[in-house]
Amino acid sequence: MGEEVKMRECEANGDEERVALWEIGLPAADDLTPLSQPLVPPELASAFSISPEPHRTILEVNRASQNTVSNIRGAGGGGLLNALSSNNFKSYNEDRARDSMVVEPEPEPEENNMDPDGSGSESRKLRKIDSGEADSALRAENFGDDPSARTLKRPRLVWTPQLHKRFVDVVGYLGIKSAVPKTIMQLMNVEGLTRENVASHLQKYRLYLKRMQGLSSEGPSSSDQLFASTPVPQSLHENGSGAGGGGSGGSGSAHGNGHLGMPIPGPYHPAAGPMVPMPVYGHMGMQMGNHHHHHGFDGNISYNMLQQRDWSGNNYGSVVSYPHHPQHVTPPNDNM
DNA sequence: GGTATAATAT
DNA sequence: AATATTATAC
Repeated sequence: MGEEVKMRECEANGDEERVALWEIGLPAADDLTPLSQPLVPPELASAFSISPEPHRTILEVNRASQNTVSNIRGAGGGGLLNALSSNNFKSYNEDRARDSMVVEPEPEPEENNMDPDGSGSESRKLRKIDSGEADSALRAENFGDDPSARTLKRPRLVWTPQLHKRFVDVVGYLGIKSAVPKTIMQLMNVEGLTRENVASHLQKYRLYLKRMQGLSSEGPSSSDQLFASTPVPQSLHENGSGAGGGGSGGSGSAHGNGHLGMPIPGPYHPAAGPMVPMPVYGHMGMQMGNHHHHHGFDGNISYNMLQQRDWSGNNYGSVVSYPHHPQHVTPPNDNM
C-alpha cells in the first residue's frame, strides 16, 4: 500500500476547494482489498512456529489468532499486535504508547475492569449488567453529572470505505443467511467493533440493497457514497449455505459464497493482527513525509488509514481528523 | 437478530 | 434547516 492518497495542502479554510477531491482519497477497489487473508508471510509464520492450516475456517482461525497473537507479542516480533479478543475492548491503551500506533477507539463506559495479573484474562468480555436499571440507570445515577469521572461515551463509529469493504466482504462470504451481526462482527475482527455497530450498519446496508433492487440499472445516488464505493457481491443474492456453527461455535466451512474466483474469506489474517480502529484525535497522528519504514506487512490497519474519507465533509488539509472533535488534541504518538 | 426511532454529525 | 449516519430502544 504505497500510494494511498495524495496529500493535499489545503488549509483549514480551504472550503471553497470543492473540487472532485473526494475521489482522490478514495482508494481503488483493488487497492482497498487487503481483505484477502494471505497476509502472513510464510517466513514469518515459520519464524513463529505458526502452522497455517488451509483447512481451518475463518472463525477458527480468528479464534486461534488470539493465542497466536500472544505468541507473536512474546517473541517481540511486532509491537503492533494487540492481545485482543474477538470483541472486547479493554486492553486499549496498553501498547498505544510507543511504536504501536494503535490507539483505542474510545474509553470504555464500563467500570475499569483492570486485570493486573491477567486473571481471567482471555475469554472475558465486558457485558452490560443486565436488565432494568443496569445500563441506563447506572449511567445516569452512578455517574450522574460528574464529567471528571468517566462520563465519556464511545465516539460514533465511522464506517470508512475500508471498513465497509471489510464488512461487505464478510457478508458476501457468509451469504445472506449467515450474515448476522454477531458472525459478521467476529469475522471482521475489528477491535472495538461491537455487534450493535455491525447491526446498525447491516440494517442500512440491507436497505441500500433493497433500494438498489427496486431500481433497474440505476447507479447509486449521491446519498450512497459509501455503499457506492463497494460493489455488492452476488453472493448476497443467493442463499448462504448455512453456516452451521453460526455464532460462536463451530462453523461450517460452507460459505454461501458462490464466487469462484473470489475467495473473500479473508477476514483478515487474524493471526497477524486484527484491524484496529484508531480514532485520531485532533489533527493528524503522522505526516506523509515522515513515514518510517513500513514493510508490506502491516498486520494492523489503523484509523489513520481508515479515516481517509474526504468525501464525508470538508476536512481537507489533514490526513486524518476525527469525525467529530472530542476535546482532546493530538496524542503524543510522534515517536516512531 | 431485526426494525423503528432517537441522537448526532455535517 | 435539512439530511445523512450511527446509536439505542424495543
